Amino acid sequence: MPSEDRKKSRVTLLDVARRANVSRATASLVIRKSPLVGAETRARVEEAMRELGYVYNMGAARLRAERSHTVGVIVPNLTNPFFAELLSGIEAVIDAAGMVVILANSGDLVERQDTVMRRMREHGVDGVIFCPAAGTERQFLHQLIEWHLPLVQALRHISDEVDYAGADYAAGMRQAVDHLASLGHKSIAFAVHGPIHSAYHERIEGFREAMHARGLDSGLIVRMPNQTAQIPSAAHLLFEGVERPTAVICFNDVIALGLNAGLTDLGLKVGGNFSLIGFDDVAEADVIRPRLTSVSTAPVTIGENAARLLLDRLTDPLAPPRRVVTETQLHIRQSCGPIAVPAG
Amino acid sequence: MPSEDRKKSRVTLLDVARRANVSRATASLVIRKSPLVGAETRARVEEAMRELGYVYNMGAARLRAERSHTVGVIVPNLTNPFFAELLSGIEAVIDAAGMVVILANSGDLVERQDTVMRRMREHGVDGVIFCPAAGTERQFLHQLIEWHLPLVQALRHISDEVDYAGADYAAGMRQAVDHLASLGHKSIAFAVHGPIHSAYHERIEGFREAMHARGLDSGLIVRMPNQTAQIPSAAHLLFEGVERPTAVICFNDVIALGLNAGLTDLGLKVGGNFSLIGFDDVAEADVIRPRLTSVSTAPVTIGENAARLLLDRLTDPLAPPRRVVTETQLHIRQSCGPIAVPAG
DNA sequence: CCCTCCTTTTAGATCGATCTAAAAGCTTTC
DNA sequence: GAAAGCTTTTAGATCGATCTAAAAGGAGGG
Repeated sequence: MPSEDRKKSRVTLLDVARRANVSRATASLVIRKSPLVGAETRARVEEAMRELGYVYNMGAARLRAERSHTVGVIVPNLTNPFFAELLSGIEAVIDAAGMVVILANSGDLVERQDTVMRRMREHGVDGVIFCPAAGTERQFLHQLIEWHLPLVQALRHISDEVDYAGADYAAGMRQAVDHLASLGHKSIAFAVHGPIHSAYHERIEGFREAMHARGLDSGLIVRMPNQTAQIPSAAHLLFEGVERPTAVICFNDVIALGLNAGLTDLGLKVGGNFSLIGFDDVAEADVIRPRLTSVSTAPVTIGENAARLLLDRLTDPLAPPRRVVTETQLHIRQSCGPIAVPAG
Repeated sequence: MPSEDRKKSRVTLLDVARRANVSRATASLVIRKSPLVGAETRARVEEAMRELGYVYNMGAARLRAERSHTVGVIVPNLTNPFFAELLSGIEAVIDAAGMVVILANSGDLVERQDTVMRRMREHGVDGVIFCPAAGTERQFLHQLIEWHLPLVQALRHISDEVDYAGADYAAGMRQAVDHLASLGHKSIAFAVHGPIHSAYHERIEGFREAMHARGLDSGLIVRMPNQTAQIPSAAHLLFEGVERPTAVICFNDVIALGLNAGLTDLGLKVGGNFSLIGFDDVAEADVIRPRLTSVSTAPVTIGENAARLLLDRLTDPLAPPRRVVTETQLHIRQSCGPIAVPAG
């Protein structure tokens, strides 16, 4: 019986090496699949690993090798399915690369973001993918670059000197406006909410420009409550200006779902005498009645892109910054109709 | 000017110690907030840390101290908002405890679960919270205990010897059945889908028993497609048996949302001549019309409970296994009405 | 002034891997 | 048969913290 200490629970590389009659160094080479080691030796070491139930100690390896095989991901909010899908895409790619995701929630607060970013550094992540919290300073990102922390911005961007993965929100807004305009709508409202960040500006600007390009007035921008539950009862806000809209484009599908309910409550027929367009095209869009016409931003794909950007950045830290911006797609369903009698 | 190497990017504890004119050991004590060190010394060290921009190296610490301040979380699927909310609750509590979440997705596949569990062990997580994938063997859990990996089962349970956090699904089903029965419904269908696991059985059994207790027939269990998008068009399946139901209870809100659409498409009036009850009470339940009556299982709370169980388990590895089962709550909205003319 | 006791600080070993530089084996060539 | 050139293996230092056991410093008592 080979001497086995019952005291130390952890089987180390040294134990494996001894059992296989090689040195620690050779065993280490086997693990890392180095071509240096002979076939017969490799087999013997692998056999020993199996017999002893050896588990690789990433922590010890990282200390020496300065790679943790760990990626930090910071999102503002997990309960919003949109971010959950983004995360899902990131996780899939990172996992396939043999790495692991360390997750944190910033609550869209810069102080929290500071804290979790520090914690990620303490844990020695190889890089970080994050949706910058609203109000993040450009200075903050540059600080991180200076610390040599590989970084990717997702969904929102603060600095051009850092990789970015997102969707072409402005083009998406154009698609929405064009669709409604082609149905004859002229008075189109835009319903927004949430914190102010780059994606917010892009969407609003995209709306403004698209309206302007069609010679329409883009003044009807209405702010909705941030709490999902309060949106339905805020639908009346759309009709408090001098001009009465016949259609509304929503900043995202959370608003669209809420307004769909609220407008129905007001006695309007969405897709009939009033038109509604969502943004993001979440899974629920297809499951409500009338089915929601929505501009798809494919968050899973954005997540995958962000993860790939980070992996590339890890292999080449000095490459110039890149932006991967996916095209949006208008999914026409039932919530828009041709303009008829003014709504009411 | 104190000698500072520009070569090594990382500031270590030794650098801090030198700058503060103390030993490495003392600096280490300061970090860990040990009461042993004098007030004046502590201040000097903290000052030095600030000046040098010191970042704690968790990886090095873990190697020696055998604690990684890291918790593994394995969920079957991130794109389902239900699991995203669970994760959100877990993350909040783990974060508050100064630890960090390592996330993985099992896709509800046992082989993937094997893989990610191994990877978590390699990364030296202090413990793991997971929703056992459908088909997980009891043996698998016991293997993990034997390896001294602190473990918590969430939502689903395989073994009584491992901590568990979930909701009382059976009681929730009773609430749903009782509500419908009190409205006069006698022929109630149950719509299910998804993989088979403990939560699945509990919900079905809960339904059966509640129906039986009321002297009603529980034979109308209908299997729905797993893909969300296909559920609406499968609504007709409810009416293919000999007995025509006047109400349906859904396994979860994904099905409920889908059937709400599908039943409407079939010309039924949900909340009028047909009643529908969901399960889980996701955010969307309040935002569709008619508002969905649903049994709330509060996934965020379950997540928080799971995380607290794990933290307790870490402080006392030998305590007997615990189960924290939260009560469900019926949220009555608009999707159920009294039985009138048989539906159709 | 020495001894004890208590508080504060420290040197050096240690965790489990990787890395470097060199040694050991094995062919091949002259 | 020695030199040169490969391939394969290895000893020992190293990463940056923690831990142990003991030393240093200071207060109080006899």
